[in-house]
Amino acid sequence: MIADPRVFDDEFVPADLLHRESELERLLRRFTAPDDHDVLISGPSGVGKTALTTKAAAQVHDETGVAHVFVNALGKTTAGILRSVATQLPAGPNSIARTTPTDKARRLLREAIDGETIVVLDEGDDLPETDAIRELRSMRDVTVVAIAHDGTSWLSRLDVDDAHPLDNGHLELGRYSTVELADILERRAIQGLHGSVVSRGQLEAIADEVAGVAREGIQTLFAAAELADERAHYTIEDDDVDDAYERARHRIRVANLKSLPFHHQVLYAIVHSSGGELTGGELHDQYEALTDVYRGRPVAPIGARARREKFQKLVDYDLVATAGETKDRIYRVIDVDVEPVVELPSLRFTNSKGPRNPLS
DNA sequence: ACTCCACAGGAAGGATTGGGCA
DNA sequence: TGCCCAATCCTTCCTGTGGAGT
Repeated sequence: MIADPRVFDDEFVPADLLHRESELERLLRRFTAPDDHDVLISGPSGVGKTALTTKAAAQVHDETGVAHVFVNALGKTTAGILRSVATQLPAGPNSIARTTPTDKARRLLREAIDGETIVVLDEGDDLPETDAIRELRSMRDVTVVAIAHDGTSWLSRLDVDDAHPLDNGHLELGRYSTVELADILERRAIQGLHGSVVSRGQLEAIADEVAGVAREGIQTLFAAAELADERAHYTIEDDDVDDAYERARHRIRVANLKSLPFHHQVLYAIVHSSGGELTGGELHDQYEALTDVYRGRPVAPIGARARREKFQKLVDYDLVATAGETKDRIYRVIDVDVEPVVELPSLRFTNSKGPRNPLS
């Protein structure tokens, strides 16, 4: 049933962006305007912010030769962003040390810029708390494209000199309507599935259920096709669609968990192994009893304050939810079927070859 | 109503890491 | 080789919040 699974990848950018034509045109006009080029693209998750920017940057490159660089700004400092941009440029260094002073990172970046360059700062919600926007905007030949969720709040946190031009170039993407997203899914089905195996009604049902979030809709369609295959259905049936939502969400969470560093993995494993729910106090007690997990690791256990910080990331990644305030707060795993990457010693199991090293 | 306690999260600063340079 | 310096990560300290006990 699945002809080309790449069509359902998050990174896949279709030849034409359905229902984003006017936004694409606006973006292209902005990039080729005589003066201000900088842009803020805002909107909820999964509405095509990154795809739109990728498409526009590629098109400008094809037509005018303007270079473009994509940086995931999530969690990066000013210096980290400058380093990341510089190392991605063809004329830039292969790597820049983490401890390189900002001044030098700035100089290396300036030297690496060879003509007009579009710098896209994806996952840029925290950018106003850094100087990255100002630094990049001060550089000749650089066009800044920041991608964030809440544009109004983002602009209000930015320095007024930078906020004004970005406000002028603010492009706000709303969620797709059910019909629009169903159109997009229909296009993906034609490209990625064999024959007409899914009905328009099913596509609209998916679009409605995921509330216009394209990423989730596309993953759900893919999961429905997989389920239909597994169940030896000739076409996608309604029960395949019904069961696909959870598989799609599960898959997104598994990918999120895998992308996180070791401390986060340990914390997730603790909440997961506790039956999926525990208080802050229990969390810290269990963490402190688990020093074995860090044996042979280059990283050492962290303090309670740092643990709280790590936990916020688990929440951001839709892996853990919190309920209640201060001492009543409960940490809960959202999907207990998302298995921890790290096995805790207490969960170590024995097979015929003896105990398995949980961290190997 | 008041005090105590436990926890979350902000701010400041220390320890570590690693490149630059004499 | 050893010192200096800057970035980063983490800890310590502190304040605010809210429930429990008196």
